[in-house]
Amino acid sequence: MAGAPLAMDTLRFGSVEGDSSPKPRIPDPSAKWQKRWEQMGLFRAPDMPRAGKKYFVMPMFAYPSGDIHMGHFRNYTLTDAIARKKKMEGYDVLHPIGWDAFGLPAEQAAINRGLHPEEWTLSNIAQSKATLQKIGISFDWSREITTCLPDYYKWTQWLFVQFYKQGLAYRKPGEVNWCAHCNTVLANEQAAGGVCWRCGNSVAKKTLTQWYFKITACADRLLDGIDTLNGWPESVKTLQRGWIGRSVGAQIDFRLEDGAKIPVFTTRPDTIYGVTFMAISPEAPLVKSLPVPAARRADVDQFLRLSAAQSAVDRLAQAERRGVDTGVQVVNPINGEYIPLWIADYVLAGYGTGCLMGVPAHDQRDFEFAKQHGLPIKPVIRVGDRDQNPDTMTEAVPGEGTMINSGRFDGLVGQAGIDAVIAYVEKEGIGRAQTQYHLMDWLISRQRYWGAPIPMIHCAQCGILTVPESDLPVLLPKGDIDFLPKGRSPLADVPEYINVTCPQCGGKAQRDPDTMDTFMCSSWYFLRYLDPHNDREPFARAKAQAWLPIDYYMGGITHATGHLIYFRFFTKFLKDQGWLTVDEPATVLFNHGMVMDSAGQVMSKSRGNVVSPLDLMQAHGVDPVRLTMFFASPAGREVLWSDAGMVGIERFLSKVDRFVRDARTVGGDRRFDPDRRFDVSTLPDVEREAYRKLHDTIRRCDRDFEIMQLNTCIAAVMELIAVVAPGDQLSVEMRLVCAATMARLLAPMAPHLAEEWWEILGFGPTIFRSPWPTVDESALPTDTVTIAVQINGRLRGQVTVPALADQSAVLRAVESDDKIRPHLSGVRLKQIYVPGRLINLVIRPS
RNA sequence: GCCGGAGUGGCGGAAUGGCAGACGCCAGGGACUUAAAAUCCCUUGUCCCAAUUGGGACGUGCCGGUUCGAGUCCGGCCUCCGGCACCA
Repeated sequence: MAGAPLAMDTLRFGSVEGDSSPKPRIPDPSAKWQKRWEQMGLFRAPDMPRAGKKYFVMPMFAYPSGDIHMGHFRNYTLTDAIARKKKMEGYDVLHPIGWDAFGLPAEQAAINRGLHPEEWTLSNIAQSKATLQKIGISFDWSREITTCLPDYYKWTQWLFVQFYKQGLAYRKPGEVNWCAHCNTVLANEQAAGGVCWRCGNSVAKKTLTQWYFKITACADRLLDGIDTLNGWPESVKTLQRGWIGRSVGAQIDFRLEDGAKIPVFTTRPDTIYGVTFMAISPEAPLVKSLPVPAARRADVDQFLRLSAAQSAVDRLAQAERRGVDTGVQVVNPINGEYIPLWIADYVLAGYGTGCLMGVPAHDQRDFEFAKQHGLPIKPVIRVGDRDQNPDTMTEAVPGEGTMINSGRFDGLVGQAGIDAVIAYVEKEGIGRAQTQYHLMDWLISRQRYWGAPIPMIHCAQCGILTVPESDLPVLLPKGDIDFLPKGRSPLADVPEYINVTCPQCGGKAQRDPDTMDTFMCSSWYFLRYLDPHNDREPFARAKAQAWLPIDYYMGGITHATGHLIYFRFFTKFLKDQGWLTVDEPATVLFNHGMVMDSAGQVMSKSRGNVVSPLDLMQAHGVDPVRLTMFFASPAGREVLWSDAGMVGIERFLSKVDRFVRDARTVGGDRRFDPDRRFDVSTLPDVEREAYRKLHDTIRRCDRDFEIMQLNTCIAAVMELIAVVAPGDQLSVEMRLVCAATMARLLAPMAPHLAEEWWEILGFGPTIFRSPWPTVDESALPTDTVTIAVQINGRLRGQVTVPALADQSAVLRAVESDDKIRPHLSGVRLKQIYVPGRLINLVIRPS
């Protein structure tokens, strides 16, 4: 497919004017070192790490839809830098990678190009893997996993069975997105805006019986657990809280005249005396069985037809609150009042019970509906002095207040009123406290070929059975399969796959024809990394206990409410089953920013602004590209990629390169301690400044890694090289120590060049087994400091004083400074002294 | 509409409430060179005065506030990006 166009690459070298030096500014030793690392197994993590010395850092794995792009490049070089630094700090580092290899695009490629999805996927993986290896990412490739291969999806299926056995996987009829033109089910994101992503036709709802995971059973734990995730960004936690959407309230049973119950969910039981109508969703199942009087039948049916034809977007966009009176009366159980039952399209079928009690006085939507359809408004909560006259009020009055017009409950305030009503309905048996969630059970079946088969068997005699664990994996059939979507799984039309013998009665039975959502595969991949070749169990408990939790999980924020909830859910489930000892999978989550083009546009093939990491590395060398990416912006923010940024980095690296080689040259073959401490009090001025700068740089790099601000980390080393180069003023020993330290500070980010420098300086076999430099605290304090002098908060000059000078000494220096003295006339009201930094004199001019 | 994040020179971006613009790019000037490339050095927020060395005013999206001192904290807006979107 997209092989590297070698002939073209030559043109990228040198100047545009036809200069003929086809070389990067600095030689690229990446191939040499990648080979050595491989030979010495440098990045192979131990099976069991030393206690207290483990570090599990993990980027989100890749969907292999093509080759590695700049976004991947950034993601993986970031975890690479962390992994390498931790290794130098002496940790047992686990830095794994894998492939999220099932999914729709492979099937689409199969249809378009006549390739088998597996062929397409595996060839993409091979290409991407080669690119990652060229970038020199320190992955432990012996742990590589591919979710579409049987040795992985066997355990995805096994997990399905475990969920099923615990009653957490179940089947029910549900609505799915359906495109009648393409004759297929669509994923939610493929039906964005209610329109099919391929043909543009509007998407309809279709009811199919599907497999669901009961993630709602974990809703409270998933929500409350968020509070323990101190290392996660607030933004992700906020998104997850909203997604889970817990509402506390009550379910209250209204009744039809014939006695049939119509339960509603409300967060405001204290407004129940203000109910003036009941509204039910056009899609609520109950609608079909309502005893609609003959006179209303035609109107009701017409409204239902109208609603069914309308897309969700249109419905949301419309200004009116549409509805139809069913003619059915409902009894309010708290006071026996009769109220009309309406069908209203602002009521969601999927939330609560699909009906609600209409309280126009205290809910804006109900208010608008009542106004539009001439329904009465009855205030039952007094909130401050808000207008509550039904004839004049222009909006609902929400919020807490005092109950009025509410019989025995009058006078109760806020939560007390809510509690009292709930207690009453529970006592009377007409309702109960209830908590409702926005989160819904997770629909995991897909009518697709390219996924892990659902390991279930349908037998006419025995019902639904799990495939015996000894028969796993249920392999995807390979032969001649028609992938064209027909609205049901392609597997349903493969007789040799679908027909099986019932494991219980031995009679004829059918496999489940569906495959699983790929989020199933990605919910547990971090566990398989720990024990990737285990063929007896998904992973060994002891290994999980030793390695978990993930210390650093890096990925884009796009997965905040999908993957990142599912993998927390799996973790909780597996803990309950005794497989894990942790409650949460990852202590730190970091969201890196996206990579855009220099104009701030997303890179995409259709825009034609895609930059290839391979081309860049070919033209400039691997490490310059890595460093340019780091230098462009802090890791958490988006990067505006521009080749122009390469120049500065290449100059910088050449400078370091020259410094190291010169140091070696003047040093002959002298051996030296790269962490040698110098006594600053005995050093000549130039040397002392260099030594201080060196250790100040180490301090800054530590801090910058802590907050993943590698741009300032690189800037710090740039400042250092500016101070120490060319070096002739420094002793040979100092030059060597500076060179060795710089190599190590840059090693996590520019690993190949750093290795080369380390070798030139006479060390080996690898810089990554040498200790990360530590700060010599005695080097940092300086003899004199420059104090900024402010008068009335405005900068008026600077004085240089001994570092240990007290306030009065600083003041004397200020008063004797010719430039500052003119500003000092007046009455001194106040002085603020920040030791070592600044003095501010507050003066009223005389 | 609600919830996040961001807004600083020509550009990417620095700055525990304490000298705004580190570091780099671009631009301009100079050195080296027959010349160019490469390399090195200097200048580089805006405006005003001095017209040399200096000095001053303004300046971190806008308006207020707290503080001796605010890019940073507080209140109220504006714009951009992302997410959720009738959740009873």
